[in-house]
Amino acid sequence: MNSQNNNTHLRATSGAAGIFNGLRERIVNGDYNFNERLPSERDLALKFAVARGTVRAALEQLEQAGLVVRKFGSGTFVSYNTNPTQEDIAEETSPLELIETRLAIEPHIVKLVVSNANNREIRKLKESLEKAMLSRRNPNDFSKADEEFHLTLAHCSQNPLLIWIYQRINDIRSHTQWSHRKNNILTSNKIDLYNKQHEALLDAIKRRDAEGASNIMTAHLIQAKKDLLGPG
Amino acid sequence: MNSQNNNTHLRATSGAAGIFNGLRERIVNGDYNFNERLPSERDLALKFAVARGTVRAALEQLEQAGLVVRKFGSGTFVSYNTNPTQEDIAEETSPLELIETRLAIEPHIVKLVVSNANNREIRKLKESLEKAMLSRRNPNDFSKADEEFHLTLAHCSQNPLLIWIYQRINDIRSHTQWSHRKNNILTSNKIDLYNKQHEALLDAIKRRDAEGASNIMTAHLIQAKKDLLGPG
DNA sequence: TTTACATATACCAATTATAGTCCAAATGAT
DNA sequence: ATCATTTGGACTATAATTGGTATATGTAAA
Repeated sequence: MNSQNNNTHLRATSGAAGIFNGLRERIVNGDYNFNERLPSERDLALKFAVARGTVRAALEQLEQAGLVVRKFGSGTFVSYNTNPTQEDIAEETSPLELIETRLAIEPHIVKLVVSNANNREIRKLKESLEKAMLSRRNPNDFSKADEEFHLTLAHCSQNPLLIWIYQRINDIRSHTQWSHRKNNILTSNKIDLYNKQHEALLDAIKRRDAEGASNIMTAHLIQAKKDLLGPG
Repeated sequence: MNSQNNNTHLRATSGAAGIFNGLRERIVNGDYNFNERLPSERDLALKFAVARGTVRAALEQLEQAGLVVRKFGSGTFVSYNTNPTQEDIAEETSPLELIETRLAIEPHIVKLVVSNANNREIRKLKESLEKAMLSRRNPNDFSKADEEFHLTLAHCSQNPLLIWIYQRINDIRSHTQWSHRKNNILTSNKIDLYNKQHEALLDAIKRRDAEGASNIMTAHLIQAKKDLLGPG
């Protein structure tokens, strides 16, 4: 068929389309990672043994396809993300979706807590709760104490995978865009309500009432969900 | 020797981005520990054979990423606490703890599926289920098809965070120590039973019966838990 | 031929790296 | 307490690198 070129071993098709395909494959394969800089146009021209104009034609197609971004004076960067990192997840997760996720796992966590937690850990829960009570005037402090309380709960489950998952959720919680909304939602009254719910939860755990504790957690999160949607 | 290329092996990309990546890797790998002081900017410039300004540019990025803290007149210090990696978690998570975690989130996922999934996705679920039915003779194939089915369920929830979490769970599922036990557990009879449960689940989803679907998933996972403990 | 594409070259403008200098905070030895 | 040294912070002028543009030429297919 076509044996005009003997340097085509680098690419299946010839010309700019060949460079395009070659680079695209490397990008989607992850040979070039997200945000990584490609070699300069001049280098690529050497590597592929073509003229720089040809490389540029291919890069223009890649740019149009949204796989790369070219920056004047700087370089050509991969803008294609093969597997999203936690950062990406944090950015595309809405507060509602976050609550929904917590609603999935936290009620089950407290069930495990009731069956697995020992006294030492329950004491840590109590300490964490008291800390949250002290910061009823400061939304930021309360928010931190609240995160800590729920994370301590995860630890009490004794399940390393659940703990790890909850750490990731907490990362996203503190990352998310809506931090600025906190001050609107977390009025003193709300903080008091949340603290009361936490107290009731701890009580149920002490009584070893798995179903009760789980229900309180569900109610707690549904309340948080309502508060989130309400003023929005 | 050729001092131009002698230092290139230290970093994959050139310039400040290269220094950044090189240092980041050393930090997350634990080559530099928490609170440890990095070499001075001038030393780093020598080591990497670049100008001090380049090192500073990289350090600024590291600081922005929260990996280091720079103290005027004192030095640059690692502020990154090595979190356990996913590998570590996979190694210390037992099959029982894995099931327990799935028991936490999957019943809730199916509830979300009932309220969020569209017909196109339900069709994908059906395809995935049929694939699992075809592989009733081969435990390995079934296991893969099963993972895919449950992951498709997560996708149907339309919640990026839940999807991401379930991907991590699936990573661990395929990593875990117990893979070799599969052949003992996954007899043809068990596979048929699981497939029937999947079928019933899909049915409930089609009927938009959230509670029913969730209960089926719970029963399904409790069955899997029993099977896991039984012959062990 | 015409047409489309690749090559080769030169230059432009934005960005980044280099190699200095000086400053001020922290540190350690005396 | 003092002082010399080391450290990160700030700034500059210069050089090198990079993508952007333009032009002339060559080549192969329509």
